Amino acid sequence: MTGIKDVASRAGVSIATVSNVINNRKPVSPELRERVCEAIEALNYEVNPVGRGLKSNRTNQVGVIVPFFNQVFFPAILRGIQEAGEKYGFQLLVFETGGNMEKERAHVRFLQHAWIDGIVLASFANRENISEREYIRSLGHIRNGRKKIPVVTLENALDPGLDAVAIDNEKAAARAVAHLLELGHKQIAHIAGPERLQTGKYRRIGFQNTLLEAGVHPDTRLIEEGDYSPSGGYRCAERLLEKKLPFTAVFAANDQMAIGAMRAFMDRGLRIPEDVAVIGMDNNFPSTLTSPALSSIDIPKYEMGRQAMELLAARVENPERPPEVRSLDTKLIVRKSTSPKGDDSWELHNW
Amino acid sequence: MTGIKDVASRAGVSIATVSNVINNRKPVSPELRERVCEAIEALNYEVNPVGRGLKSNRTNQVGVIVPFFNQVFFPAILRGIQEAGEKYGFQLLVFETGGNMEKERAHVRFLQHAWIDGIVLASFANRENISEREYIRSLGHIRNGRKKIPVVTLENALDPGLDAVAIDNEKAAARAVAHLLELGHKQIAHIAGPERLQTGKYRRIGFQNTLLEAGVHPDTRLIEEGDYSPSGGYRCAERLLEKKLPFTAVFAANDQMAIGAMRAFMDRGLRIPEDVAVIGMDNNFPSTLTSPALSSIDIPKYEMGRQAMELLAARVENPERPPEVRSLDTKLIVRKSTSPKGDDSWELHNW
DNA sequence: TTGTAAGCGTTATCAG
DNA sequence: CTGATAACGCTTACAA
Repeated sequence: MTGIKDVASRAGVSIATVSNVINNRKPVSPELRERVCEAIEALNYEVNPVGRGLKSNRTNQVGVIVPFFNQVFFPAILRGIQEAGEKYGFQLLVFETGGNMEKERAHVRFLQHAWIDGIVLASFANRENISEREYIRSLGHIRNGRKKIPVVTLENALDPGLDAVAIDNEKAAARAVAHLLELGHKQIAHIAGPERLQTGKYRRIGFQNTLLEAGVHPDTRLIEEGDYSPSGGYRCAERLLEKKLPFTAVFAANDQMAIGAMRAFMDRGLRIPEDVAVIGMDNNFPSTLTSPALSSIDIPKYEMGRQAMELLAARVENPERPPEVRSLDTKLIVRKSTSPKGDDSWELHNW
Repeated sequence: MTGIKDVASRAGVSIATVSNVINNRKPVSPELRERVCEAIEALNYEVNPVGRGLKSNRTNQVGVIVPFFNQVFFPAILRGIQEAGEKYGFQLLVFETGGNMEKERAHVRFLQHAWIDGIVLASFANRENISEREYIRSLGHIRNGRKKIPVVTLENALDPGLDAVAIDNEKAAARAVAHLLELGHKQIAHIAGPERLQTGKYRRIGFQNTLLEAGVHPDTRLIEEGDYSPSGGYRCAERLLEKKLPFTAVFAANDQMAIGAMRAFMDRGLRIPEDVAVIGMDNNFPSTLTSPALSSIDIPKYEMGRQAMELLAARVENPERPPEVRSLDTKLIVRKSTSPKGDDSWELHNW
């Protein structure tokens, strides 16, 4: 089993000394230190994290809860989390919710008892819902015995008491709409994300406010709510067309829905961008592959994951620090789906 | 801290009884069982996995090592692993190697000492390399003390002693080439995967053998080795063109390279499939989005992950069972990049 | 059927 | 500076 005892006996010291050498907690004489290191080397010993965790109340494991693995958005974030985690010595326990709140709660509950050191959470909770609001509040007070388990949320600041790496969804949506307005579009439809989600809600608000500020009255009939999936976007586009209301551009709350919508338009013989301009959000690589390529608002996904882990590590280090919400910047990417002068090169890296 | 002791004292029994109720190891009288359950309920108790792991030598955690998160291929597999893992009560500790063997070894080494119950591994090891061959052999004997840690490999049977969920790479490649031959192509180029990888090697062998069997002598100058990335595929296509050797079709060892190659051809004014037909392998969803859409060989990714976890669970249950290698079936998907009659609908689900 | 008590591998306290 | 030894939360002989 080659445990600390074996190292101790081989080095001819007590296990306490071995522990001290390993953890640099108390000074150890150079001579003994040398003997211990030699023994560790020779026996190929590595600390048993279970035993350590039992005593030290730390496992160096971080729980990560995301809605989906099989999408392009979250894997990119996961990379950032993982690489930063490696830097801080954290392993990742990853969980998928499929957008199901019951599963999300179950995962959180499990992690609470799993003695992990923190949670990175991309939540599907709805702040407007009373029961979920309760849940959100509870996230700020997850504790396993006397140990508080910090939670960092992704994409938006779910609760003022929680660390978060967010983007300004309103501003991001405004960027997309401003782009369409600049191109001369006045009748702009919106394929919204689920109203229950912060991202859906604030992107929609950004859409409406930007139109208002430009003196265009937003017609709510030109808003269709989707589920962030390509097929959902397809159906939203169909519903928009069925209304026979004129529109010359569509802002979809994510790339997946935008791509679904593009396909629906194309299937009906509409030309993009001549008949309908389309812009999405997230700037995922598949959006560069379609013809026309999809304009989008870039979200720094890797960076979002990286900084989330950074915040978590900082809080594990110092649980008393005030909650920090980082807002990452977004960027307009113009491709052919809105402008003939747009980019149409394919993203050939990082996938 | 609400531990087993609290439950015991609330129920007025010993901790042993609580443990027996939880684990169903020894019979407990209905009456006490009831009291214990009530206490567990009331205190919202959940077993501390660290304490349990220390004693029982199990953590219910499985290590998963994949080359990349940010690709479309592995996230799909990860889903299958996760969902099956949930069924068997396993959590996933996931690691990314970036295709770096040093990292892969380090992760395996870490997991060996992390007291996980098993490893699902998508390895980058090369069987032809002596040192790596040694490493591959060692995978069959990973043990933490007296406990053997089982390893299941993905994509190919790395070692006869290991469980694996594989596909028949030769046969899959043969499918692709046979399709091109049927379309009348004789001069077929191959953008190969890294020769050091099993997948690269056997897809290449499948390519060559199928040509030979069809009476076409494969010209090795028409083979370029890429790195499975889109940009790598792009460069391979450029190199093929520079040779000025005639070819009318290309089989790329994965979709990413095929897409890169398509772009290279299109950038030079070649029409697909009229001037060059292109087929890939893996059948990832982005391949449906390009114009023309990419023909491919479908690999059941989700199923691969699911069955890997199934094998692992079976082995944890019974370490003595003989190694099992499952070979999953592949399927030809014809799209416009090889045939005008091919499919060109977009994949609008599962991403 | 139930309880007592001995570990599992580590860290931390405290006495030498 | 070093070494016994007592936890940590749980499982499991073994005793009752």
